[in-house]
Amino acid sequence: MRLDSIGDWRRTHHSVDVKPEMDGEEVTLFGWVQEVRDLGGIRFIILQDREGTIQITVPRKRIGNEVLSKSDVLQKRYSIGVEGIVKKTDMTPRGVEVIPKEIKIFSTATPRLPIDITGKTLANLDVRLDARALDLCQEEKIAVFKIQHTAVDAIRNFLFEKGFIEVHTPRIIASATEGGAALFPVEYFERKAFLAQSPQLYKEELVMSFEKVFEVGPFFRAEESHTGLHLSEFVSIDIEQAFSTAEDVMQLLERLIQHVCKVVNRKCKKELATLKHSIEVPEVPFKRLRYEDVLQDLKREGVEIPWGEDISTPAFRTLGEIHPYFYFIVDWPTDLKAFYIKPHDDNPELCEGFDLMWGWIELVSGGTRIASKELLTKRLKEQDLNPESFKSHLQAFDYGMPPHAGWAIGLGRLTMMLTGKKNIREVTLYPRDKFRLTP
RNA sequence: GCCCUGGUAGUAUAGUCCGGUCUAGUAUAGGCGGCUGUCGCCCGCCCGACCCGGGUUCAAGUCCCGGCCAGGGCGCCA
Repeated sequence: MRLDSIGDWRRTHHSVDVKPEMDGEEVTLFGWVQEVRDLGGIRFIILQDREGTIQITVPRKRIGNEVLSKSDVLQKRYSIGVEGIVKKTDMTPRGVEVIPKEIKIFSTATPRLPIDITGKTLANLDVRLDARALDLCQEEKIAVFKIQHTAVDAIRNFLFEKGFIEVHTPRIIASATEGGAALFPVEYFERKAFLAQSPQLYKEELVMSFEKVFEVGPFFRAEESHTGLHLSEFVSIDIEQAFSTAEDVMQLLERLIQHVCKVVNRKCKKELATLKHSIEVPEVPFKRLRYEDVLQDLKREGVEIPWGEDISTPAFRTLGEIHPYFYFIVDWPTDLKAFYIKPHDDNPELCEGFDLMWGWIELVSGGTRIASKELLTKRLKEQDLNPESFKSHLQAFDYGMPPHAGWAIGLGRLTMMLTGKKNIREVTLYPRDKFRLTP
């Protein structure tokens, strides 16, 4: 087939911007054929772009031969351009259609697509991920990532407003001994290096200069996880703030979550409708449950967890039934949290770490950090880590480390909350797990 | 990594328990033809599949063993 070049054609409108009151106007539209419904004497072509769809109507007897023969060959997913006249009509749901004067075909598509893009026969996640580029063309998938985009935009704006500076810490790191999570090794010239699992140590060091920093970026964990919440590569939104405590950054966090819910509700009405999902804007402050309270709540539900033990996934599910929306868990046993979380001054058994839960899912974890080199070294040893491996990080504590606190949001999990998706793979463009490395 | 469940046309499924008219059914997609107001268009015809390897049996999509893959759950996740 002879393909057309774009030439001097430029888009005048997206599909959704063509309105009935434009009756008689000429428009140039670009997009993809979503569906062709041919009734014999009249043919309907549904043109899709990233904003939505519009009907191109081809009445056989009242249209030029060239347009007709172009429209004869159109199939699903062909990339096309249409120059035509807007017509107000009460025969389409949107009250408008376009009668083409000229059609350009930019590229064709395979006739038998690997997934049904009209949504009549829903393909399984695995099949869809194998054909992700095509899968993402569907309105529902676009809606998920538009919501994610809106959320990240809202978060950035909120943090900028509060005086945070956006930073970029290394993805390639030298030491494999930062803690428990398994790291991916990489070849680094003649040396062995690793992909970063978190910006934790760097962002702490950066509060000494920038005071309030945040970072949005991918991190890597080589865990054996096989769940709907974990990926080997995930996007984390990290903040760290000088001269603050856990309570300060918790207040920041709950307002941020509320803000994101409001903004997404306001800006993504169409996308939420597409996903048949609604977001309830939470009241602040969020509930603050102590670890102790959580054990009591669980005990009442018949789930016994001895003090000092971590809360298992099934226990979190039970907890999520009692507290279905947002809540903090605070006052964790010090030994259950990372070495850099500050123990309470008056009761070192408990620490100033917190988790922000959404039902049974941990959305955010954070806390007051240890600012004393001496205490940090002690905590490293208590967690069977070698202070020698943290030498360059510990050195920063000789230069005036302020009291500080911070947290990290899992962007995927936040997007699950905002879109109602049950598997983190659904809200990740190209998910990576132990079994999937392509596409 | 462990446990459970599953793997049938491009996609989604029925059939497997209890082996034999399964020459494998249906929907959707795709091909051809028809149709002037569809919007999950409709109508007719056509195309297309039992994950791989081994075993049991007269006979295996169906039962057994191994492998691979997927989904769910658990664990892991400073």
